[in-house]
Amino acid sequence: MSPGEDGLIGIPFPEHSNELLSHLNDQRRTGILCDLTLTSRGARYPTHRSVMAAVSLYFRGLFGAEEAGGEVGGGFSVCQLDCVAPDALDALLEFAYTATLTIPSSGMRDVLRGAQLLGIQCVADACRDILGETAEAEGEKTEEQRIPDQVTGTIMKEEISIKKVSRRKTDKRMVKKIGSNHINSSPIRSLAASPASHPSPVSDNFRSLPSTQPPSPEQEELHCKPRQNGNPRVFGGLGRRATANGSVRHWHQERPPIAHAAPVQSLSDKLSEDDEMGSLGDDVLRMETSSMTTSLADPGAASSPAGMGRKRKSQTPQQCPVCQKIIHGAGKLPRHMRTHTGEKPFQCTTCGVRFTRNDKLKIHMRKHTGERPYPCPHCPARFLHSYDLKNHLSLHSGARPFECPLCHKAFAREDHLQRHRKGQSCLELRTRRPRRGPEQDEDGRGDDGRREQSSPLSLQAPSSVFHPHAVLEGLGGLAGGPPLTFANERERSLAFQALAQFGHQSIARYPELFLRGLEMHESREMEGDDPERTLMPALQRDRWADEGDEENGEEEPEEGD
DNA sequence: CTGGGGATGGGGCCC
DNA sequence: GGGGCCCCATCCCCA
Repeated sequence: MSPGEDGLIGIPFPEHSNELLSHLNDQRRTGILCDLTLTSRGARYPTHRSVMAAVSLYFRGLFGAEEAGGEVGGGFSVCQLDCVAPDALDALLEFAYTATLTIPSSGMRDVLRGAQLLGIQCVADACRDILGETAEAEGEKTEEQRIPDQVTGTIMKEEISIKKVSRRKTDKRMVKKIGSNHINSSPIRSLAASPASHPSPVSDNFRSLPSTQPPSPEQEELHCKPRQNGNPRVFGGLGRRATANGSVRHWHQERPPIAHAAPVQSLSDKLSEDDEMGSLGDDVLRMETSSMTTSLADPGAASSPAGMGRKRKSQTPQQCPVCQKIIHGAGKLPRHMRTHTGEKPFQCTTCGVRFTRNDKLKIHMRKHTGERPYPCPHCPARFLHSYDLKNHLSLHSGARPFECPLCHKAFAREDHLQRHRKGQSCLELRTRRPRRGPEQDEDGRGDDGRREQSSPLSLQAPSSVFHPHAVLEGLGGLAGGPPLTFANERERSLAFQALAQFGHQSIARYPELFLRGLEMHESREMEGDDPERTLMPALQRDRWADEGDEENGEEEPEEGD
């Protein structure tokens, strides 16, 4: 673009958000630039104030109040959150830095409670959705909706400890220590009451989940109970669920169905490291899938605040939150999302190659097993893909149904025609010899009409233009001679066959060659020896093309306009 | 530049 | 509704 040209260009970098999160996660795991440490029952979790403020209403209000009080947090702070189970806190941090919530189903309630306490609404909604609960399920629910306020105040902290953590004296000690600051009021209430103000860059990708389900008695269990497998993670031990490069892992989405195609490390390691992960099932999957989903049926859901989205009626079609593309088909959005994350959960155990989809891995495995399930009926060739066989069969048939509308070169494959048309050669030919028949040049052939142009010739011309019988009957006349006549139905049939393969334009331009080809074909069949029978159409086509090129030079002056 | 094989992503169908 | 499986279109790579 020229410097003087005005107008803004928006260049999207879809991977930026993931990379940013990945780098932040790396910093968190290594303790770099961490200015906040969260503690829970002895476990310490270094983190970043900005990230926590972005993802948590609680911290947003907390740090916002600090700034309002002139204490723009510059120092290293420690926040003790004993009311959040260490595993749950770990999972929530993992979510904050990877946009993926990875938790054992047995720890769902802990995570729910932690998310509620910290005001991570989308996680709370997701957990609630999985647990079949609603935000308005019970009176306790109303209580929990005030939790962000509660956490910020000493009085509220005591209330939480007494009401919800009655079994844990340690939880009563829940003390927040951010420097020396104690906050008795915060804007969190308004934030929580107005989920529209949930601009977390992380949670923005997570669609709010419905909260319209009937009350559930399970809400009674919403208290801060100790985790059975409480496994406090110490400094440096965080991020165990993150991949080596910190990339987002949707490890649970699909699992290779074949024995020798194992999931990648992220899943297998999880399963081995944490037995509870084995109990993880579709619930978690559903949680993430739905959280990443924007339903077209509810277009406002994408921008709707976390926790306030209505129950999604249908997940098909769905809109990708990254590229806004509409994805059709139930359950296809997670598959599509991996094209943005670059995630390749399916790894070949033989060669290590990874794939985004298990069906692609399955096909890949055929290379190792030697399985080629698509044999050619005409030759010993076998193929991995059905469409490879289809392409191959065109070699036997000699069919070249895709003709370049500019230079009239025919191709057996549509993509080859497309490549040809994008290439320079075709453009040169166009400028050199714009020998268009009137029916092709002017009507309906725009620059974008690739599909029409690349359609097989038998389908290319509209019926108003292409009448096989009329074309055949008029071939001779087009060549300047009398209309073609056919000695018998067989010859006529051959003519139709050739017409279908080569197109009436080519035949009409070179009727002599067409007739010669018919004669050659007929004579060979009469001899009963036609080794090139199947290839003959292609050979003829080449002959016509060669001779046609010669004739084109002569025709050019009169066809040029 | 072209032919051919393979990889990738989306959609349809079905369970 | 989610996921497996398949087909298709398209792109990439190599000879």
